[in-house]
Amino acid sequence: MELDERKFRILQAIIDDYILTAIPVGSRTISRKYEQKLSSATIRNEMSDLEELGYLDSPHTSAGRIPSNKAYRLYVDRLMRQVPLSVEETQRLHGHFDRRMKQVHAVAQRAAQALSNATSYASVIMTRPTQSTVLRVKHVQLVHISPGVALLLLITGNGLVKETLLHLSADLDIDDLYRISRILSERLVGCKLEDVPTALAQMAGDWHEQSALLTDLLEGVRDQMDVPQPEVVVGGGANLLRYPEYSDVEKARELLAVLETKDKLLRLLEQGSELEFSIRIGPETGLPETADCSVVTGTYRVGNDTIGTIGVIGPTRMQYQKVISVLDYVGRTFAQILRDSER
Amino acid sequence: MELDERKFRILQAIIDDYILTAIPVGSRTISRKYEQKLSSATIRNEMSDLEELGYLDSPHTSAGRIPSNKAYRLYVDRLMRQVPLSVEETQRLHGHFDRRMKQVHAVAQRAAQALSNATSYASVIMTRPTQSTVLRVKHVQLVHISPGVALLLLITGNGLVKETLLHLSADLDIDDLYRISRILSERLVGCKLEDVPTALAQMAGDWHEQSALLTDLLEGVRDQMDVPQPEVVVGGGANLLRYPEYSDVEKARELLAVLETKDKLLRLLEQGSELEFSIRIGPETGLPETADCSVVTGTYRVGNDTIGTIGVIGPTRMQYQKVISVLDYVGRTFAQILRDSER
DNA sequence: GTTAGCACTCTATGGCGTTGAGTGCTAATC
DNA sequence: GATTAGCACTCAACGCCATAGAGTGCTAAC
Repeated sequence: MELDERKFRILQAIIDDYILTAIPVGSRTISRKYEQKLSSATIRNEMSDLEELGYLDSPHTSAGRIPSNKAYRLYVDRLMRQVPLSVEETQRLHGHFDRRMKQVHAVAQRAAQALSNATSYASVIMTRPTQSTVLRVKHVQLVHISPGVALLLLITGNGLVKETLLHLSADLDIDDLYRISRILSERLVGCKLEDVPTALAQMAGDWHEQSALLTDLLEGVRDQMDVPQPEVVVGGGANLLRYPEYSDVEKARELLAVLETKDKLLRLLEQGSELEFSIRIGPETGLPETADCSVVTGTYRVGNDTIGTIGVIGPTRMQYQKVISVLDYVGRTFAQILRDSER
Repeated sequence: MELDERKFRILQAIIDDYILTAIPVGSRTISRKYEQKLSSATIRNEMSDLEELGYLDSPHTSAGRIPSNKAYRLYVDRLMRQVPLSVEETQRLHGHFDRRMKQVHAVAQRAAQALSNATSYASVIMTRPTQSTVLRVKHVQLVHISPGVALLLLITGNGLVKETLLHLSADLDIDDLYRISRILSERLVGCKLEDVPTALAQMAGDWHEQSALLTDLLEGVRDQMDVPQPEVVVGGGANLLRYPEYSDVEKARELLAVLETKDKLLRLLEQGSELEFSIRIGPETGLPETADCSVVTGTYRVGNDTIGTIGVIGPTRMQYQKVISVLDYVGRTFAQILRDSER
C-alpha cells in the first residue's frame, strides 16, 4: 500500500489537529474541519490504512488516532510548510536582545529566554569556547599586584585574555617582573596557547636563575589550561508543565531533572551539531527520559568556527514549523551579536 | 492562655511529624508515637487549645491538624534543635567541590548542586561582584590585537581584570599604543575604577592630539562600567516536584517560573541578606508565588565584604534543622574556596 | 470508490453507599 | 482539677455502578 496524495493530506490534518489540541483525532473531526468533501466513513477507511502503515496509533478502540513518531518524522521531512514569523513576533523577539551586551553568557541567557518565551517550550543554548589549539599568544605580561602576588596575563590573537593570579615564592619587585615579562614575551609570543606549559617547562630547564618563579608560573598556567568546558544555558523549563503530556508530575520531574544535568544536555545537543538544523523525535533524542520529547537544534557559527548549538525541547507533539522559524531567527541574532562584539 | 511546657512538646511533635509525612496529624498518632503517657483524648484537648492559639489549622473537621505559619515561626525560633551533619553527609557534600576551581560561577554551580542534592529542595546562590567604588586601578595597558583593534586592560588592586576590545578609528601601531599606555598609566593608576570614565573625559579635554582615541576608549570603558549585575545560580528546581504540596501542576509551574526569573529571585534573596541566617516562612517571603514556601538564606563573606547570599527554597513544611546545617556547611566551603582562589 | 446505518467498545463522568480516621463533647475516674 | 473512656458525628477517600458520548469497524446500499 502506498501513500497517495489524499492520505498525505489526511495525515497532515490529523497531525496539525493533534499538535494543536493534544486530543486524539476522530474521523468526524477531520471530515468536518479539514476534508468537507469526504464523509467520516471514508476518512475512517483511510485512517485505518494509515494505522496499518504505522503512521497512526490508537490509544484504545473508541478513542481517535494519534500520530506515531513515524508520522512526525514524515511531517517534518515532507509535510511541514515553512511559516514566516509575523512582524509582531519578530519585534517581540528583537526586544529580548540588547545589542550592547558583550559577555557570551549574558547574550546566551537572553537568547534562551527569547526562545522559550516565543515557543512556550524549554530552550537550551550551548556555547563551545574556541579551541586553544588555534589560538596563539599575542602578548605576555606579569603585573605586580602586591608583595608576593602577581598577575600573569596571556592575550591571544582574538583578544581572549587568560589571567592567572600567582603567589610567588621568590620576592620580586615591579622592575623584576617587568624584566621577566620581556623574557617571557620572547619565548611565548607566537606560541599556541596549548603549548605554553611545554614552553615554560623548557625555559625552566635553561634558565636556572628563575626556576622558582617558572615553577610558580607553570603551576598557575596549568590550572588555566584544562580543556575549556562548553557552557550550557537553559530557559523556560517550567513551560513544559503547561502541556498535558506532563501532567504526571513524576514524568515531569524526570524531564526537568534532565534540564538540570549538564552532561545529559550536552549529549542531547551534541548529536545534532553537525547539521545546520536537526530534528530528533522521541527515541531519536537518545535519552530514555526524553523518549516522548522532541529536540530541535541548530548550530551557529562565527566566522568558520561552530561555536555552539541552540535548541528547543518539547513534547513530540511540537509546533515544529514555528519552532524552526523562531530558532532560525534567534540563532542568527545570537551569532550576529557575538560577531559584533568579538571583532 | 499560655503555652506550657507540655503544649510546646506536643506542638513540636506535631510539626516534626507533619514535616516528615505531609499528612495532617491526629491526636492518636501523637499519643502513640510521641507522648505515650497521655491518652489521645488529652492530646485532643491540648490540640484544641493550640488551634485556638493559632498554632494549628484543620483542613476539615475530620482530618488531623497541620501546623500554621505561626507554628513554624515558633518552631524555627525556639523549638528546633541543631542537628550536626553526619560524617557521611559531610563527606558527600565535600565530594561535590573541587578545590582547584577558580571561577566564581563554576564554584557557585557546584555549591548549588551540593545544596539541592543534600536537602532535596531547590537552591539559589547569588554572588555580588565587589563594588567598583573600593577598587583602584593598578595597571593600565593597551595591547595591539590587529590593525584597528586593540585591547584595553584595566587591572585593579585585587587582581580583577577588566578587558575591553576596542575598534579604533585612528590608525595606531604597536609603538603608538605602548606610548599611549604609559600616558594613560600616569593618569589612571590609583584612580577608583568608577572614576575612570571621568578621568578619561578630562584627558580628552586636555589632550587634543589623541581625542579620537580617547573617545573610543571612553566608549569602550563605559560599556564595561555599567553597574555590575549580581549573578544568580539555581539548582534542583525539579526536586520540588517530589513534594505533594506541588502535585498541582499549575502551582508547581508558577513556582518553578519564579526560579527562572532573575529579579524575583533577587528579591527573594536580598531581603534576608543582612543577617547571617534568615528564615522566611510563607507570606514572609514577599512574593505571592511563594506564599506557601519557605526560604532559608545565609550570607557569606570574603574578608569584610558580603559577597553573596546562598539560599534554599522549599515547602513551608521544610526540614529546617537539616537545611540550616547543610547551608552552613556549604556556605563556609564556598566562601573558603573563593578566599583561596582570590589571593 | 463512497457513504449511510448500526452494533459495539471503551473512557469519562457523576451519583451513591461504605469505610475509616479524626473530632468534640460528656460523664466517669484518678 | 486533670485525665480518660465512650460515643455520636463529620467528612474525605474509595470503590461500585449506571449512563453518556465519542469513536470505530463492518455491511449493505448508492
